Amino acid sequence: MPKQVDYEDRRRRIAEAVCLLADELGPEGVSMRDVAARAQVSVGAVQRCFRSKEEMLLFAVGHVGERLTERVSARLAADPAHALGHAIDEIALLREEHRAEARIWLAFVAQAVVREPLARTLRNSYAALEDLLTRLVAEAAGNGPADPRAEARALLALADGLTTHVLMGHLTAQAAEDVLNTHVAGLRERLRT
Amino acid sequence: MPKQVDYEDRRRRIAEAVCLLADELGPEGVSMRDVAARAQVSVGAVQRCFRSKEEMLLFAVGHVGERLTERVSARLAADPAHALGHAIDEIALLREEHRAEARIWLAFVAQAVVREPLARTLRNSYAALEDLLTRLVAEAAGNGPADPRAEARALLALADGLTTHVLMGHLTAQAAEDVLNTHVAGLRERLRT
DNA sequence: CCGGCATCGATACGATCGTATCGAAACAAG
DNA sequence: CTTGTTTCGATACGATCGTATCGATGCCGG
Repeated sequence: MPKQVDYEDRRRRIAEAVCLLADELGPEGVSMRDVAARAQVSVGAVQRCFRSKEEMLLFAVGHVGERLTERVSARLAADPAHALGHAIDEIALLREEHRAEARIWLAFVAQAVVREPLARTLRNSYAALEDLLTRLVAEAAGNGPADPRAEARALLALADGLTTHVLMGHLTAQAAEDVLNTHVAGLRERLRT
Repeated sequence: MPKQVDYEDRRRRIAEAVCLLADELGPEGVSMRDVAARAQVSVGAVQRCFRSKEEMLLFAVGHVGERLTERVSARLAADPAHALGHAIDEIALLREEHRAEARIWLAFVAQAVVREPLARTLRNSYAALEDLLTRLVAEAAGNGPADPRAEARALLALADGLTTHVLMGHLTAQAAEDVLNTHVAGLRERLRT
């Protein structure tokens, strides 16, 4: 058996390049040539890793989703007491250092509306997040008449909307954070009864 | 003075075509040729209406924003009693017949993150909506410690997030509507005190 | 050492894009 | 009718895209 290559590693490296470019130009704006240049490989190498551009984008968005859920899980394990607040805080991607990820996420969400395979991938991520939040809300609630699923959906949508508004420059990150914290506080209040 | 043409009307007709196509393929996916074909004019005619593609897209998104704010205003005038609930209901674009507009809006928002002129246009629309909602919340509130601006921001973000989740198929329109109504009900409750 | 195969990267190809160009057509003014 | 100006739509152009192709390269088993 002749030459052997670690394709998995290269796929990840390429996915990073995709993210960098998608952050700058949107996912429609990334070309195979640019990706190859950014990842410091030849175009042929990219083609051998992914059968098509679509496959490449799909892998990249999955990569981002994975990192996000990992980070949320890590936060949960580290500080179970403030689980809800911290979880939604991470999901909202408001912190400066995750601005790039937020941009990529939004870009792919917008594309997903028009490209079904992408939508499937993203729905999985959202379903996982909704389940997680639902569980956290249910745990925080005693046994009141609250509907944890509905609260989780509201939280997720609110976080997503705030992130979007920050990205467009309609809100500052601080303002969004305040709105989010207020909502979470109100939710805890409601759950306590 | 020889031949004269109503450019304003044609710009609108072309904008409609842009919306139809952007709804199907995303705004990156619309080409001048397709737009011209859809609007039943020649490519040259489109070029004479808009100096560039960017100018065309900008006009189109402005067109959509105009229609949206018009509709919200109409609702307000028609039924001032349930102003808040109806207003946010319209903004969320959850009703089936406005699904296309919602898709276009999301697509442009995603692009705006990467194209500053578009972002400016959209920020204007959002600022107008936020002001409107702030006013409605302030009117609904007596004189409690509530922060109308913050509540308006939460409402707007929640509506936007829910719309996005419906478009991706993560939530049904009904589920989103329920979440939204619950939130508005909670807000009214809070404002009453 | 060598023949064979996996991998390489450069290049070719065809399509599509936004935009520029230009002669023909259409209409008002003289 | 002729002239002058505006609008027309077809076509040309150059760039860029995703993808296919292919000879060179380098490693491994024998």
